[in-house]
Amino acid sequence: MDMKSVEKKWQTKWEKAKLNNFNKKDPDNKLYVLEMFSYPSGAKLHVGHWYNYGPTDSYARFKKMQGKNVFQPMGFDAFGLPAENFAIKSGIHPKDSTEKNIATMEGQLKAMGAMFDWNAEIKTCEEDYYKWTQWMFLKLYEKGLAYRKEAPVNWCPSCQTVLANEQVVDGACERCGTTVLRKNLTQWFFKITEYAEELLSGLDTLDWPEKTKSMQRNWIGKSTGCEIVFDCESGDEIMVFTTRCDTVFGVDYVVLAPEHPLVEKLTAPECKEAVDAYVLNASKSNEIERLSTTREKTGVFIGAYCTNPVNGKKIPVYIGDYVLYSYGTGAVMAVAAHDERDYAFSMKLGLPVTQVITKKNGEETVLPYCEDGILINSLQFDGLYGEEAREAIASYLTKIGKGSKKVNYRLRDWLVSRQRYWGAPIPVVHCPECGAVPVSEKELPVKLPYDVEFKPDGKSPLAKHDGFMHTKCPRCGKPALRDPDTLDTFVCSSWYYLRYPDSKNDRMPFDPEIVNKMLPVDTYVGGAEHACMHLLYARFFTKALRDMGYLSFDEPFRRLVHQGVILGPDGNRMSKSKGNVISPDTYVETYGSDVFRLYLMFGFSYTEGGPWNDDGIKSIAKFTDRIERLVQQVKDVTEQPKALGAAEKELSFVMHSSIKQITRDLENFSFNTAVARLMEFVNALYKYNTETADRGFLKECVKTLVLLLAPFTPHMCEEFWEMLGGKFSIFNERYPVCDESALIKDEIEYAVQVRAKTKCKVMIPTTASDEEIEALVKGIPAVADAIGSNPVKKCIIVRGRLVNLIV
RNA sequence: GCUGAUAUGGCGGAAUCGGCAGACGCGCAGGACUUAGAAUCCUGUUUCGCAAGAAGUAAGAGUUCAAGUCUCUUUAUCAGCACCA
Repeated sequence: MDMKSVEKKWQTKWEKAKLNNFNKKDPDNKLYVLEMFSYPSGAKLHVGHWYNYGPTDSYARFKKMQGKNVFQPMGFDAFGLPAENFAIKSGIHPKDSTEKNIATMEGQLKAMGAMFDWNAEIKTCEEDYYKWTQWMFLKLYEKGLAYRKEAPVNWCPSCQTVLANEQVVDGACERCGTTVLRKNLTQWFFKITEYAEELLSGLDTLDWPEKTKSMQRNWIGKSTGCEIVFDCESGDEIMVFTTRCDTVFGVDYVVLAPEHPLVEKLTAPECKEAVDAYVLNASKSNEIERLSTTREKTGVFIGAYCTNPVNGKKIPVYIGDYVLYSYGTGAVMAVAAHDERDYAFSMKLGLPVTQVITKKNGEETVLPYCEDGILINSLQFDGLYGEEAREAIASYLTKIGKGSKKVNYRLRDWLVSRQRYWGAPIPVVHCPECGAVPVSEKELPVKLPYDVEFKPDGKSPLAKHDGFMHTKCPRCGKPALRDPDTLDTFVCSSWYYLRYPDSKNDRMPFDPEIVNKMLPVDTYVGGAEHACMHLLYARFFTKALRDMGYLSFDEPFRRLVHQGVILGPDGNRMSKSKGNVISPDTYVETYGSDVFRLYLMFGFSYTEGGPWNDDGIKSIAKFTDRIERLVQQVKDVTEQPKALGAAEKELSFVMHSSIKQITRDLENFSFNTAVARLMEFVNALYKYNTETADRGFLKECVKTLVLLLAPFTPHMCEEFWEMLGGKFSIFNERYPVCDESALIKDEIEYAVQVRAKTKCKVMIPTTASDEEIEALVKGIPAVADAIGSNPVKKCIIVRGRLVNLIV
């Protein structure tokens, strides 16, 4: 079969018939299947795109054939750093390179033959999209969920921009790998922490991979504990956070983060020199050094004392850079006996260690002992254990007014400003009189100018564009300057799934009435690398928009599937430097897009991925050739099927059990086993296809095969369907349904075991009672031999599978 | 260190509930067709053993009539987080 012309033929027909377009008149029967949209950094689709989109499209086609009104849109996440970095290197404007890349990718996506509804296409870099991204910013601002503050931020000196915490990997920029520096800057933040608790608890309701949920839980990092006040001699109060208030009688000292505001105030004159030196040093050390757990604990005494509220003990105050200013209260109570870090600090500085917890069962307690235990040296709380002790001490602290229960989260607010050009401008004007003033909705979009000098020098490229910068204050009308920064591209992708169902709307980002019917996304498929970024941000947006009254649902993605990664043939991640990149184009050229996608489905466990293998794709081509020969053989058969004989019943059994399993496998994204079932069915057809075969019956079976295969190899099956005399389109046909009665057999093979060892296999009529089975089995010579003269104590029968005789 | 996942033939990978381990495919071996090859079709293929049989799902224990699957311990690999008090 000449796949190239067959593909072209059916793609044209599908487009003409508008077969892939969502039927807006029947939203109640909708199924929203979404793949993460493409980032047009390279011109061509790579294997990863195919692996995400091909199998998922097969799932979508399967659901369509089951009668669902499938909505499967596609678009482009078109803003972002790579296009801008490419522009700096090549001199080609990001808009031009992006548009060119998108055009190429659109062509390739269409050639793939996926049933994307191109009517709904969106490109985040176009005005009619980023206008609404800016609108989102304004709404969050109105709600108090966007704010500006000066804070220490992650600065990538190579990309010349700030980064969100989520974009820093091992202390380095996730894009370019350059070590990230700390910088104090005034930037825009989204208050994602406001939703920390709901982002955490909502995970329980989602049909998501456990791995991803646990990553988000980890990232949100809820910890339940207690805040405790330590009064200083100076009259100041040091507030600490602890999850182990049961150890409060064992506090040896208190440690402040070097950046803690009380440091300067509390430091005694005789310690000032040492403390200043330490603080300066700490501010210079970069994140990587400070993050290292193997690093020795350091710190200095600041010459001040405070009082332990539970026992009145006078305890010294230290500073140490192992205490993070950004978490909790920026101060900790150190209990060396029951915390590894404090213990290490005490050992280093030669400080005392006070034990207040002992092991439950009386075993020797080796310090530091950080598990739960029985309290000692804790006055009235002696003898209490673990959680019980924490409860008691927490309520005591509350009673004496020196503490209270407190929940902390590791999650930080999302920094969204970027000092870059290729993004949505932040719709804010800075007025000398009125301060930061949001642009009014009517003025949107704040257009991104084309003629911009985007050579990086640490300042936003837009800051150097006079025409863009100079404007009037929306409030007082006096001359003012625009915000020169652009929004993190993750802002664009946080709401795109809401735009698809109403992508042409020019009055609103989306019509809530439409979106509330179309959402949530039923099945979302994409890479696992977005677990703590896109997938978290999108959930935050959904919840925020819900609270503003635009949405009536809580979670954007009901079911999430991560495809695995296709590695190079050498088992490593594909990369140009390793020279192991597999280009889909040459394979698609040789075998066609259907065979290519079928191999991707068969050769790997979908969620695992694995190394590319050339032999595998050849075997798939062989398989589709086998099917084509069957179709050729039966296409001109006109006779009707006769009554079923034994051979027909056997084939019918294979066919219907295949239908059952393929249906289940597709539902579970278990494509490799679904294809294996198809192969078994084809093998059975070959076995049946002898001179004595009933041609009419065979033709019916081949038609069923083609219907079953259609979601996997759409172009090829349209062609087969036409050859077999079927009507256009095969995707308007119903997916075969299993006839349970065909699965009922007269006899089933049982394994016969004696003392759990399989002795032989025997056909047993389905109608046989347990007693009959036992008698029948005992009569088999091999079994009787194995039993010998021993009495049979018990006979276990597993229906349809085995009989086990216990002697 | 913490969290999560994974570990099955020469290879990719199967095995709803605990119920015949190795489906399906690759590779390999043998055969048919062919002047020959390619393609195709058929048969075999976990290991040891001529065989009967025995062993076998990272290692070790346990529960069970029965364990790849459940429980405990250990090891290795991958991913994410990592001084989060």
